[in-house]
Amino acid sequence: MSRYYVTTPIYYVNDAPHIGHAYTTVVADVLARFHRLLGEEVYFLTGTDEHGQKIEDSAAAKGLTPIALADAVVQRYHALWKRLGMTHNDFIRTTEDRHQRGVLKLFGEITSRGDDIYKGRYEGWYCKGCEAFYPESQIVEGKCPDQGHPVQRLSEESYFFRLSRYQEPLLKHYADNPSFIFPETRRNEIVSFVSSGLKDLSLSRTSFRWGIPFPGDPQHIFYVWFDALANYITALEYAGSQDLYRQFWPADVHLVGKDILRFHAVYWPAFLMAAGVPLPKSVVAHGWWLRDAAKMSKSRGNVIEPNSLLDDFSVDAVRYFLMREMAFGQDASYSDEALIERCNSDLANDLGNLVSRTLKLLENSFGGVVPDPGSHSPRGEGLAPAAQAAWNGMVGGFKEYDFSGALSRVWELVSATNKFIVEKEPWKLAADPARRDELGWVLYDAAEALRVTGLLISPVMPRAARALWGQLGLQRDPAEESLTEFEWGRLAPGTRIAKGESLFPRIDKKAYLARLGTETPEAAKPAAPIARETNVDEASIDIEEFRKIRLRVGKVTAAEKVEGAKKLLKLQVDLGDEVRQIISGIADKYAPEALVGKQIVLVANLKPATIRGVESRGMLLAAEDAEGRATIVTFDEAVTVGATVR
RNA sequence: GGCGGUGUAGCUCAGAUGGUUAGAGCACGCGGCUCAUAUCCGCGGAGUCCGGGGUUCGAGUCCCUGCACCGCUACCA
Repeated sequence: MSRYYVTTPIYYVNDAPHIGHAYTTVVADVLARFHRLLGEEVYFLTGTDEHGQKIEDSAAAKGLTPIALADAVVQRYHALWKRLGMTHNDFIRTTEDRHQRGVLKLFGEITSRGDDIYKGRYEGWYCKGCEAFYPESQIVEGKCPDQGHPVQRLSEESYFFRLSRYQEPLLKHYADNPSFIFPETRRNEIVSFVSSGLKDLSLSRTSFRWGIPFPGDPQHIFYVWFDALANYITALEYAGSQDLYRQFWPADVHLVGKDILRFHAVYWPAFLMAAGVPLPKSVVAHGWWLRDAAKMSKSRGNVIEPNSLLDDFSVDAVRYFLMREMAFGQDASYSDEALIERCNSDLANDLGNLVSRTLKLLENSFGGVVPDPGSHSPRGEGLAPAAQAAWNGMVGGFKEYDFSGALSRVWELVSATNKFIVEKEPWKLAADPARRDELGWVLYDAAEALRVTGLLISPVMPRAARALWGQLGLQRDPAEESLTEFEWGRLAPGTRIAKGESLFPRIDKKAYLARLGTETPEAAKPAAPIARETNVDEASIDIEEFRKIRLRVGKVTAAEKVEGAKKLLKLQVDLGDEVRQIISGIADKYAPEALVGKQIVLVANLKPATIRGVESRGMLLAAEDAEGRATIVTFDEAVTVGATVR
């Protein structure tokens, strides 16, 4: 039997689950359910990443042990996945013994096979909030580029992985396996990144304790990526019986958000190559959910809370929306309106109402028993061709991760069925005893089309699919069925239907939005929060803040180009009491000799930085023109060198 | 700065290998039906296919160029 192993990333327990986590996991669940329907043996893994400094710090701040904090947050994930109907086969936590042993085993494989691991020193600007080092060039005013947290200069002993050695093998792997990274545009990015050269990767930290200690050197703790990525095999008892590992590794799909693609498409395969472990078959990256076109973030206050969504909408509606609304791989916008539109148009009006009308017609004309279609149905007439097309489209779309397209194809069957009913006018046929056979055929086809529809939507909307089948009088769950071949006509005549509650109730959009406290759809647009944030960013500073910046008059005494750099000049600037060396990116406009003797304005108390290996202790002020070229600020008459500018 | 991507109806998006009047869903207008969750079906309006060149008998689809937005990356101090 063919096997299918799909994973989600493991989620960091510092954060409560949000819509992004929910999306990734729903996609994985849909894939898992789809492949089970294809008769494959599926292993679906998700879990949590629980180590690291952030957890250590958060726990301490709350007076908890790290594991107690992790335990608490993990419960929230379990609860959400249960609510969302997830069918993962396993949930791994990096604090589990099987994981820790697995990490050590994987590491041991690498060290025993060569010299890919070595000890060195790591130095850089470290952001505690992000748990990451940033290159000099990315530090903005002493803050990290991602979140704006303060950074600190850190130097520590570290173990390194010779990633640089794997540049060629990785490129070859990408070339030989075009489907290794999906979508193609992401693949291009990775190829380009790797082509430009790889630096060795720091694998350990000594700055925190909460993690897996290095074998033989317990001062060192495994840094996040080696620890976390290994989960994909440690969960398979890689360091134990290896039963699952032998069955399911290599994985078919590592599903990830585009932000962590590099770790999965570069670092992870390199680790595996070094350890002599087969590589996963594919890494598939999806886009982000934006809030009405703006990026969601806590600081913006525009995050979508999955649990509150589930308070108002059915699981199936939420799952359907996530799968249908996003063109897979691209970013998509979440909006309350869009969600309600999907619920009302696709689910309530099209499908829900179709179920309702079909069952009612069966009740009225055949006492709620599925009639015999006679000789009409199986011959390419009626709805059979449309059902076949929907089946083809759904299966084809899923295999290319085009969930939205796949669902569209299914909805073409729904439309075709609605149209079929309108055209055949069964309520008129019912009034004519002579046309009873035709009536039976028409209603049989409609019911059978619904059976097929239920099967096709079951990976996305398992509960609704089951309910639909139940109302058709079927005892089985679509999940127990097979999608491997299309078979029209399996609904047995004589089946007693069981019309029940509306499958997808309509949602009162106005009432819903009003309840959210947004008077009109326009008011619901998040222009407000964004504007607020902009105001904060552009906010006036008071004089005290400005006084922190020390601007001084400097005279350029020497200038030369920085070797190997296009735009950089190395300047010696006399401040009267000292001479500073600074680096400035103005070489495209100024020749070095043209600068000597000029008086400039220098930001004198800027933290020193090293650019292109050259120390820079200050920054000169310049205006930037439309082409991005700089014009330096100077004085219209000579002033005292070293004087303060304000 | 380099590389890559995107730019198609009011909105969200489809549109291998260039070929008759450019599509779907939603929204909008009109008509039909009444089994159905004020639902369904039909018809319709609407688009300089980002701009400008070019190749071609013919380009949304290929080439060049410009603009805008996005992503990755970088010596943007």
